[in-house]
Amino acid sequence: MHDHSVHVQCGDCPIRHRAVCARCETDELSQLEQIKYYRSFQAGQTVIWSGDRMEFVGSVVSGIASLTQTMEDGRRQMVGLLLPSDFVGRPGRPIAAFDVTASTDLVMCCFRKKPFEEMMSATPHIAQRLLEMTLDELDAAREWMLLLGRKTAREKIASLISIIARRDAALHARKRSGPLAVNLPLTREEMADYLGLTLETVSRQISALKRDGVITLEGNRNVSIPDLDRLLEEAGDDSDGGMLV
Amino acid sequence: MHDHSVHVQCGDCPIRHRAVCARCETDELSQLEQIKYYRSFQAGQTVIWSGDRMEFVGSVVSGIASLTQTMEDGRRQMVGLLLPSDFVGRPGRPIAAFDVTASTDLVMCCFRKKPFEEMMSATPHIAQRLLEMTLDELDAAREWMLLLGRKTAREKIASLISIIARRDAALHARKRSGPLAVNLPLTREEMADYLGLTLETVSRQISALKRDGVITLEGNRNVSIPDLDRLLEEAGDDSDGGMLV
DNA sequence: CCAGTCCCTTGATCTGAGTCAAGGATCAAC
DNA sequence: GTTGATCCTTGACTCAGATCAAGGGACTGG
Repeated sequence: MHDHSVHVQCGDCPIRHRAVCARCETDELSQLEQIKYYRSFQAGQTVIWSGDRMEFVGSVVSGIASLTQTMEDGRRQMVGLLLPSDFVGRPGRPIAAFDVTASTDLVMCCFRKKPFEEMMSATPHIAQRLLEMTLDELDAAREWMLLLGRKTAREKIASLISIIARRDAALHARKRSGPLAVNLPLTREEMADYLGLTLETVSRQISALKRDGVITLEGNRNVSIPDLDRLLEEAGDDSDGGMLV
Repeated sequence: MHDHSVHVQCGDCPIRHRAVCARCETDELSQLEQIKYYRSFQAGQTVIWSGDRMEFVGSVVSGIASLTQTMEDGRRQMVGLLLPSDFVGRPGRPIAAFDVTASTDLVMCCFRKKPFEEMMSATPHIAQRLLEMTLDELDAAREWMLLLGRKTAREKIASLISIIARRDAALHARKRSGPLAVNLPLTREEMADYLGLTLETVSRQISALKRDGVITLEGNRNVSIPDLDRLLEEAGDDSDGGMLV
């Protein structure tokens, strides 16, 4: 089996880039091409409500979406943060299990569920690529569980900043020189929902990290990280910073 | 695509039962048969250490295994609870990301990784079945994240008991009559690691649920549930009790 | 029978994060 | 410029769950 994760620079839709490989039949590309379509959402808009019928699967092209779960009394927990190239939806299940919300303005590349599923059973590479992506998400969810269950508020904040910095770097293949600059794409409340905290605690802990020189703030959303190792230490992660070998 | 989750009653190995379907070629069965082998572990024994080379993938035949993550200072979080028929290991990655420990005496059905991966790329149904199982695990992980991030200690305990009761029922296809009896297969400390609590808090909350008549205890490990709806209410779950439509 | 080990329970106290409350900064609309 | 909305910060106080500590079964091996 050759490497299916090779990116195909043939447009702006991550499904094509990531789920289908240039070295497999190009038919797959044109077939996917035929059934795809785009949807745009404004920041704050809901993409799907939990319990709704799921008519499509798709992936994030630009912007950020969040997967959240809400209890009857309003307590909310984010359970997925979807950045560009992340996949949304579950082939095989008709009903959405979580709310999907646009955290920023969002563009998604969608496929109607039925034809996508048909394609999936016809072309094994799609299932294999999807399996790989799902296993990555599961690993991320498990790191997240350690964070939620065992980390202190300060460690949670440091972890979130380093997670965003890492995904940012992976996305932009950024040069590592000088203090890392990261834009936090979430409000304090969304961060709180991500971390299992209240927004007040998030605010306090960000202030504390700033006071202690671990980070610098320009405005509310732009963080610079003078010393990444220091931040990772504060996050309580193993030294590899979650980079799996 | 026909339903691959049909169980084939042809032995005691869940991979054969669940990853391969009777209506697909029987060749798959015999091929898997050739490369499988069994491993047994005593309660408390470690199956794999995080960071170790993974030589195999496999599934739990009997007993319970747990996936855990430990921080340098010893804080521990369980991130997976593996009951019979659950899959362990990740095709495509050579290094284990989490500790796997036998919580009870354990038998696993294993496949050496290399031949399993070869089979997987040759027979698409395996990847498709594995994708289905992984998506289920991801959903479970996301429910678990809500528990860790937002539930109170009492809700966590009630949730754990109802999760075990549900999986128990699914496994034994038990008749639902009279008060449900469930055996807790975990020590108080393991429950604490599952729930992101301390063992003292686990003990106190179990006592409280007992005092309030939500559960009855015989010994430390045997719980009966006189009223399942009451328990689910205490768990703070939506009324469906996590049963996805 | 006793000693040692696990595993569990319960009490007393402490503390990190939640809650409640007030106010500041930024931005858009009028 | 004023009004209102949204988002963020900070302070004072509270409380759920952690920590520290003691002791109670149940089982094993001598």
